[in-house]
Amino acid sequence: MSSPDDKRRTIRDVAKAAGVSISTASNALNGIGRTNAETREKVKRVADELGFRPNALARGLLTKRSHAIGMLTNDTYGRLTLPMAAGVSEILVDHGVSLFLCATNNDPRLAKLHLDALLDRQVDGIIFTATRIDLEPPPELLKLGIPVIYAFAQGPADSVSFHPDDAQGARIAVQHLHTLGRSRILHITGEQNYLAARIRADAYRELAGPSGQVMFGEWSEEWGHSAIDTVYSQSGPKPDAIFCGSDEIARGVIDALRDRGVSIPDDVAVVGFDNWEVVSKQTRPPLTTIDMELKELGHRAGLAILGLSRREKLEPGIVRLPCSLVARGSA
Amino acid sequence: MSSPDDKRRTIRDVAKAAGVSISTASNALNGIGRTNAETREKVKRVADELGFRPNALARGLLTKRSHAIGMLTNDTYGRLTLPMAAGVSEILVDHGVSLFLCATNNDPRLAKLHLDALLDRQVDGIIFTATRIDLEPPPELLKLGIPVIYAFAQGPADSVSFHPDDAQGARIAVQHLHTLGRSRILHITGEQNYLAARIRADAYRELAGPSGQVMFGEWSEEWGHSAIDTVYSQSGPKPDAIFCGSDEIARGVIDALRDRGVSIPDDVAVVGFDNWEVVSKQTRPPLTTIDMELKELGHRAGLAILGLSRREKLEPGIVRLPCSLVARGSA
DNA sequence: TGTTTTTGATAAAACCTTTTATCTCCTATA
DNA sequence: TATAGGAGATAAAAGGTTTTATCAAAAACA
Repeated sequence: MSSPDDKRRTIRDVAKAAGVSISTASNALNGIGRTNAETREKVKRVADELGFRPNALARGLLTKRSHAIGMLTNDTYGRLTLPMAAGVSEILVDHGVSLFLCATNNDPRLAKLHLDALLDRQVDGIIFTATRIDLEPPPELLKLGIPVIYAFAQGPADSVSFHPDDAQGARIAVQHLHTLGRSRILHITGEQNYLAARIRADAYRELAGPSGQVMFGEWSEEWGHSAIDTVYSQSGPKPDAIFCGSDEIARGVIDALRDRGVSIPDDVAVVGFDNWEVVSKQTRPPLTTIDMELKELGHRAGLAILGLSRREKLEPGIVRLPCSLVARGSA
Repeated sequence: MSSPDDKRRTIRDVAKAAGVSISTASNALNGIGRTNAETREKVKRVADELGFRPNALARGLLTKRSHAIGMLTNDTYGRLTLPMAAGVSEILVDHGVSLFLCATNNDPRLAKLHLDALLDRQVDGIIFTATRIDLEPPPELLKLGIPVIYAFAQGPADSVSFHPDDAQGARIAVQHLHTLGRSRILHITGEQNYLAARIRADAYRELAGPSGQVMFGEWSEEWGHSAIDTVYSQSGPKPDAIFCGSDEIARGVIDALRDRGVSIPDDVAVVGFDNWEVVSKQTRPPLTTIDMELKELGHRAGLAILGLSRREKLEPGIVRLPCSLVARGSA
């Protein structure tokens, strides 16, 4: 069962095999201090032959940097978190830093448990993510002694947060519709108590002018459907374009319009928000929508926490990252 | 900026404050060795007051157990991985074990990088997950020296894997339709080169009898739609129930049926597979479907890797976990 | 009273690195 | 030739914990 080379090689093994002291081996491998080029090469070669890899625990214990960071999320479903986590991890892995993922399920007890575990492991920093930008983060995060970055979540005043630029996203959606020559644009979106919904609606109103009309509701397909029913049961001019607050709402809108024999995009153009591909690629026609670039958000959050963990200073405040428009068939 | 209690307390601080030696403090805190009940209490109280938490790096270095495990996944989208990861983490956190999440993006270079990082960190074990059960895992996993569990992925012969029980899932779907009195059941599913699709189809055929018919295609809504077009363009008796290989396919099927004025579930009952709520809750009517219990799968994988990391023996082989039927309106 | 156990506590080693302070040659300078 | 300086290597300390071996004192025994 256990092979002879079962045990891991230590730097002591390397030193002995190369016929040098432990300190020389360390210096050679790290290219630090004064070492003869020849011995340096030899040590490196021997280390390679032995398959030596330094023990991150021992190194972290000494250097006070564990090269690990924790990601605390309250989202189990994964629509937002995993793309961001993948982005974070993608950046970190190139810097030799690993990522602890902690799903708190919105349970404060679990959050505390995870947070303590992260601190015990001496993580170099923490990224907190939520599923909306206007929820208070766990108060324990405030007085931590290690850097914290907020991604897709609200941080305290002197912290660094990364959000999608909801206003800009709404603007490029409306501008795209303007480019298509549409002028009677309707905005059907989710719950008004979501900050993101309000920001997008405000940006929409600025561009849409006096004819602009916002319908708040729920974040569901159902609501998109019933909103269309309402619109078409009223008299008066009908919209020639609809900007939806989510892809799910857009899907309901598209289905309801098709039921009524309205042609998309000829009669009514539709733009969604999220670029959640399971939805946006499957509507008929496929949905033109706004992508929040979650992976890029993860990249930026990862770079930020790396910087902070190296004691670099970062301008506090909310960084809003641009969204992009993904053109498919619906507009 | 830096408060006086900025630095973390060590066991040395506890020992000094309690007026005992380091070894006594350690023994008392861990309830090990011979310690007077009185001193034990005192040490614990002092540790509590000081907010002492042991350094996991130092502990891991000595005990050879890092109390961390790694999860290697090739899925960035998150539909399967995050629910499983949440299940794994839920189990682990209660045992004081943390989870490194490594998304490899199906990139062998990245997989190697992550794997090396995990080994450097002395993880106690690795869980490998894929998005289908019949892909070869990275060969590096085989000769690792630490335990590996395969979840939703194929492992080598002598390994422990956890899969959803696709056959049982298909059976309860068909049985449910039988219970509703349906006898002409059709199976519309995804690509035949997926093992899961073949297993489900075989189980379906056993129960459906000679009238059973399987249509393989793609894992898309589009395919569900066109499959229905095919069925209804042919002459002959029409099915009174359809068992679909995924929720997305089921959605296409439902939409196509509705377009044709077929009533669901009265004329045709529809059952899906996945219980991917963004789809299954949004169809009209909402979709009756099979849930693969991914979180439970994560639980089991977590328990298994915990066991292995404690050198407990586990029966090698594939453990198939039962699926459940979620009844909504479509059947 | 003298000897053996038992109890409770401790010093020190160990885990694997990195880093600081030393030490030994060798070469260049005066 | 004697000395300073530099190159290259090393011993030892440090980091925070667990564990083994040791030790002193108190309790039990003869």
